[in-house]
Amino acid sequence: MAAYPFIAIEKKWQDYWEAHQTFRTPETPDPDKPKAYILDMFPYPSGAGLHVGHPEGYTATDILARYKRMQGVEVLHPMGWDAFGLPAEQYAIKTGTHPRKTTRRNIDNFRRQLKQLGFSYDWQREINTTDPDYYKWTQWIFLKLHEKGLAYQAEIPVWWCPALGTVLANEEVIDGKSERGGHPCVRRPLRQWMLRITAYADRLLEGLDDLDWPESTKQEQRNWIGRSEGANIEFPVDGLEGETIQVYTTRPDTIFGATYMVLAPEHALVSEVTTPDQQEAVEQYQQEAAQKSELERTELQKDKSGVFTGGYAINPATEERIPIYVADYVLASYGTGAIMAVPAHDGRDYEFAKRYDLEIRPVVEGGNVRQEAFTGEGPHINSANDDVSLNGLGVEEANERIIAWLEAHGHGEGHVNYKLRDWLFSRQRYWGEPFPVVFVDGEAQPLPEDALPVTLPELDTYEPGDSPAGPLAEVKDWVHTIDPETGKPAQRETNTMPQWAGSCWYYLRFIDPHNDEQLVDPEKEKYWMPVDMYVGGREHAVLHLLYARFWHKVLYDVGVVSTREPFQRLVHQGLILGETEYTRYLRADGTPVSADQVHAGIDTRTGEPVRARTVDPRHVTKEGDSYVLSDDRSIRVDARAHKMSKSRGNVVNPDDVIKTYGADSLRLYEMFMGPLEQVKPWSTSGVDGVHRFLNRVWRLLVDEESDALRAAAAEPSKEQLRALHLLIQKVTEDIEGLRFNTAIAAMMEFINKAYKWDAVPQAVAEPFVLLLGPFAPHIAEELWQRLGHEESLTYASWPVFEEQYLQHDEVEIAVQVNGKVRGTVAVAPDAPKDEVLAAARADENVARYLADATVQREIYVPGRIVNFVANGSA
RNA sequence: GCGAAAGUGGCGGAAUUGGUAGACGCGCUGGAUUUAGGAUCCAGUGGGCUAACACCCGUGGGGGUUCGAGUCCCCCCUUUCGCACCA
Repeated sequence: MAAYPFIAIEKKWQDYWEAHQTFRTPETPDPDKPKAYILDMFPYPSGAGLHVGHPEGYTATDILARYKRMQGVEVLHPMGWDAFGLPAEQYAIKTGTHPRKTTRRNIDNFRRQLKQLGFSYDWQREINTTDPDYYKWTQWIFLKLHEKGLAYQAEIPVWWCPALGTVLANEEVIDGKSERGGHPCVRRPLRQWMLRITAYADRLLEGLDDLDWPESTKQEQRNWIGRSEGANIEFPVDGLEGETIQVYTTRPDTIFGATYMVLAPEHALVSEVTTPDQQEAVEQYQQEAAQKSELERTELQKDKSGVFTGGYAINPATEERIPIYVADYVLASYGTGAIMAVPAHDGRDYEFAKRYDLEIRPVVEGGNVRQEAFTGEGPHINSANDDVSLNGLGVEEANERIIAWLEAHGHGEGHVNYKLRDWLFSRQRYWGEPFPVVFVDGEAQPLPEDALPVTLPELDTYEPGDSPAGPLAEVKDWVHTIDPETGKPAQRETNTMPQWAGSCWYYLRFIDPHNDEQLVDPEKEKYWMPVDMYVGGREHAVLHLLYARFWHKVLYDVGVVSTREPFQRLVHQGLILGETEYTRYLRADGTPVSADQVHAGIDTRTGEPVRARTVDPRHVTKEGDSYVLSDDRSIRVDARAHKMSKSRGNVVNPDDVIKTYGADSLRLYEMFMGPLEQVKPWSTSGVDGVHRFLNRVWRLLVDEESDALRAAAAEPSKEQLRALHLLIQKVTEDIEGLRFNTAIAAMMEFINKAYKWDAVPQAVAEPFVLLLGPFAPHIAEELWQRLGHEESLTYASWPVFEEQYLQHDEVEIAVQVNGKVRGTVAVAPDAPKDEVLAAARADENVARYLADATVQREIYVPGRIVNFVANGSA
């Protein structure tokens, strides 16, 4: 018997939904109805198409959206494309194809794939960040940012990537290489647009508290913002009148223990404080530091290096002369790029002081500074001058007192510092939003609103030049324009915005996608915002989610939005890995090597490289905690599921899965694999399993021979109603808790039970089909229709479970003797305690244990358990 | 190094407030059906010991609390994911 006709069914219902605009969200929703804005992170439409990771989150949100619709909730569930970005441009450089063309083709493919999966998006609201009608508003937001002084230009050292021909943001460069492509990057000062996200640091921090987000994601954002409280302190340079070194410290209370200072190699004052005889050594050190990559600097962190500058500073608290060093363990990018070193109470300073034999002076009691730095709390010692004393104070009081003293004497002030830095907002690319800015006499002028959108011109070549000006600089008749305000000749900004720009506010445009008067209608915004459920990958935990929150807060200040936060609830779907692979290792001569002797492709005993071979799972046996070859148990193999990648060849293509098993099976499997948020390996036989389940559902209700409906007109039995209502309760609660895997398991259990019935009454079949609907909508629609309904089940009422049907005549209760189960008894749920205990004692096996024992205690938890605590039992 | 999460059968994973560990699925075994294969249906499937009942052991390891612990507490091990000289 072949599978149920899923190909025909899925096509039929996708066409039906399209023709009937089933999932269209009304322009003006019913204000009295509850609403749910259920949003997926929109994808970048890559040339490779959808991978199986996409439908995971999308299926979860689709189940929610369909479930809510059936509960009479107004649902907004849209989809769009984050379509600006490098790959299309790089493809253009290679082939000369316009990125617009590539982008359109990729989007068409993505849309086709998503429609094939039966997701209930309102396609009328589809948006595309590369559409001028869309990016007009991205530009409009930039004007607002500029107006509020939040967009500015700065000449700063930035990461320039020669291979990509662009500047990248700090967060797009990892270990000195581009996040995408792994090309080497160098630091280089350039004029750039910056967004003053730091002005919102505190609000971005505080806003996190009330969000229903994963705690780890909130923590990541907090770490990224990196707020710390401390003080900026001025240390005069000895012998240089009026010159001071400013340091930032979170422990101003330890200033009496500051026995030396350290400047970052890039610090502006290095050359000034360096004495002639130290000049050569210092310059050499600076050069070495400049050549080290970020990676090398941190990798070698155990080995603190530095050079004495020959110069001295005055510690304002002790008025002692302290030496100034240059060392790369101080970062130019954090704080002021200079520190006061307190080796007695800071691990890094301690290490450095030990190496260069500098004074270690304890100022907090506790620990043993002969052995290690003491970073704990304790009363202060050795911390007094003629004016102020911290001695005897705890850390907090000492900080307060010393900051007051520093401020009173003009040596410094309390200061809040952030790790977060302003957002580098320009890219030297073509395929991005142009800035709505022109330069008149070299001055940046924002364009008036009616000049928007500033559209991209056509290019002759996409080749990035050697100059960081970007490809747009070559289009002379686009660059040279007239300032609409003054009528003067002007030049356009040739940089474009980064890919993050479009995704910072797309969730607002979905609310009112075709409005050409406003970014979003305020009435509609008030109705739909905030996003009630936002599902997307953990990789966006900081960047996208922080940038979007920043823009949202700016739009709040401008009055465009009514909520302080955009995404009330956030969930990350877990990564789907490839199928578990077993790997064995071989030496060059073909002799096997046990996996426990291999590390990073090297035989740890000989240092020889080994070859890796995949082994068929059938030839592997588990032994203890490890896996070995069945024919040679002395040879261990590695068992691991790897991230899907083209190079590994373990990528699963959703199109193939749909062809073999159908979209409903793919959706169901992705949800059945395990908890939504968990990382989990793909298994093709697992897809087989859920596919079999759908076949069973089909055959239960449709006769194989005649294709006729098999549901019976009979009245449902008590047992059938109980099974049904248990299922309704379970599925409802599990959807609410996003436990889709256990909801599916419960439906499978129900179907297994139903196979033992003579017939399935219509009154049981119908609610079941409705419960299945959000998970496997195509087969559910088909069955719903065959059950005699003319309309789609999309807006049918979600079944409600009734307590009365859940009652059981008898409950089975475990009977323990001294905590071990020795039998079970069946009793009425409301049976009195005495009766239950008597029944329990009567159980043959229980009686055997109690025969020679004295019962000291009887425990009865109604409906659950009986436990006899006895001594002297056999 | 710091922080977070997680360790349960051959595998993916279930187990309300502590109350019959292993739901459901995969895989495997046996049976039915079938010309055969496949598909389907039924039964079984943590380990040990059994003819069977029973019994013993079992949720990474060790201790503890409790009538009762996968679940709570303490110590340790492993894995994954963040962050990583942040002064």
